[in-house]
Amino acid sequence: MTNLDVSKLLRNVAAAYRIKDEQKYRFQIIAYDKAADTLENSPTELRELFKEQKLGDLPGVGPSIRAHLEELLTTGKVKHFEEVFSSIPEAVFTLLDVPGFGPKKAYRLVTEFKLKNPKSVVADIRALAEQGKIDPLDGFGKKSQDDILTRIEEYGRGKTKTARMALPYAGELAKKMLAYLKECPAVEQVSPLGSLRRRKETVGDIDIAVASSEPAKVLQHFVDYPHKERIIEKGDHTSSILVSSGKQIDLMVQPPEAFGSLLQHFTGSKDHNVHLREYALSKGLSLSEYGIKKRGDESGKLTHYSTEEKFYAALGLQWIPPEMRENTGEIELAKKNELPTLLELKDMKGDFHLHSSYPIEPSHDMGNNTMEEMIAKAKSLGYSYLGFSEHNPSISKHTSLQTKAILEKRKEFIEQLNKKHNKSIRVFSLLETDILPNGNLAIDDDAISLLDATIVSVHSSFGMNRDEMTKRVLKGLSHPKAKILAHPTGRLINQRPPYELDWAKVFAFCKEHHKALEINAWPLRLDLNDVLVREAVKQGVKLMIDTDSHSLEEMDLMEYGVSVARRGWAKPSDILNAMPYNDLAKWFSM
DNA sequence: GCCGTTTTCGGCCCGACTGTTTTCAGTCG
Repeated sequence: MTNLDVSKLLRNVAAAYRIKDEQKYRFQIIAYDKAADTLENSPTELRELFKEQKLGDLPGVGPSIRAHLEELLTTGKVKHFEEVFSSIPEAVFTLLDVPGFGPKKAYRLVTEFKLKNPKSVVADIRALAEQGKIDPLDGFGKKSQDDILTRIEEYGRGKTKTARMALPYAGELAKKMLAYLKECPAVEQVSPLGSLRRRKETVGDIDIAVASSEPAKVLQHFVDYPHKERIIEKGDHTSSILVSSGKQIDLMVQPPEAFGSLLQHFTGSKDHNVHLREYALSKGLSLSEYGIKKRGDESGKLTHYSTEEKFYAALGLQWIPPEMRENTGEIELAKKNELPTLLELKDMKGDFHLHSSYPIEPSHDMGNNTMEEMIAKAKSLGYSYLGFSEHNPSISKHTSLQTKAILEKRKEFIEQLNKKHNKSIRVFSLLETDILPNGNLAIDDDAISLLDATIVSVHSSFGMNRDEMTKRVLKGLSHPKAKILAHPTGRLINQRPPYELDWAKVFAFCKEHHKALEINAWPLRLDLNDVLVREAVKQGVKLMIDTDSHSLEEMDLMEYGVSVARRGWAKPSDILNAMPYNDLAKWFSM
């Protein structure tokens, strides 16, 4: 049972309470939803937290929910949940992932038509709508019947409430929309919001804010977007459209004088805003996307804020970078004026995970561009150093003598490059070496000794359990030349789950033996992830942000790795390749 | 059911939009 499964279970409990008596269970609903959020974002599997008696440390998990989770992990079920679910057909919960279906509507339709089969419930409802049997129901009508058909059709094409796209994909969609919006003369300022602005690794809907004195014109321009599939809703302040590819774009418009509070509100996260509003209430202030007013002041005297800086300042807070707005202590630090100065893209001085086309006869894919081309690109990015890390020569196709010969030749080649560029940029001779299932490195010591250092990583046998995998990785890292663990969890976003490691052990090992963990900027990897970066930073473990580029264009992806680092509250001093050359060379020699 | 610069009880964010409604319920963020 994964964290996501358990998270869904808790959401179902909240949904069940909504169906039973939304008023009576009001606060239980909030509590279960919050605990579900926490679990969804926890990088550590529940079972491990349970083993270490740390379930109660999760925010939103108190004595009651903790006891239920323990029961779930021990016996596979929870008595209390079964009681809550007992009067509600299972099919209700299946419907909840279809956009437009909340607990009430799902329950009403399922019970009205006695739909028992969770596997066919979506198709059953579609059939009923097609036969016109929903229209006559109390509280429904022709329009909601049609809406149900539209939503189910879109659901069938992959639009669900929980589907999220990788950050760079969302970035591209947003870029096109921003360009389109700027064509409208009424648009004065425009900015992406929500998880896209917070640079979360995945994005659900794309949220965009516009400052304009003529909202109606902007909203009309927006819903006229030529690549839209349909308009989901259109109001006086906000509108939503569906674009081809089944993604939703939401637009919010405010006059320029209120743009700051709009940015703040729709950047979120929800938890950050809830906490911020509770904090404001304690000072007698009430917050909304329109501004700030005194609590209980019904005359509605509202103060507007044109920038976020002014909005936060009005609450006595430092401006908080969007990447930090996840309600994990940032508001408390902002009160004390103690927010860390986060890493920025311009701090980056090099890239160490680069695959050139150098003929190394590698074990995995090789790069498209020559070392010289990649050096020129690195210079254009303002870097002062870089490292080449092709995959090690294939061990099945080479004897160790052949491997050594290849690497000797490559070493000389890189020495020539260094001579030629005469310190205008420094080139490190690295390699990405496989850690074999037994923990040995794929090539032998004679070959490795020819390198400045090596990146090590796992490319096979992902199915090992946590203890075996931890042993394997630490054994690989313990080689004196092994300095960096690349893409440390092996996950591919939306495609392959991470393998489990004992992070306490890994962090302690890295700290003691001067090893670094990579933040891989490749958009589908982005691991180490934000939550683990934050923990590594706390423990004093050094990190390195690399693009894992196989071509020149990919070297521009560094910004995504920097985003992960910022979401993990990393400062420039936490990142090895934000260091000056001399400090870095010293670290490599340690 | 959770939680603490209002700390072990008494609170718990704020609003938009749609559809079916004569004043609100449901969904969503």
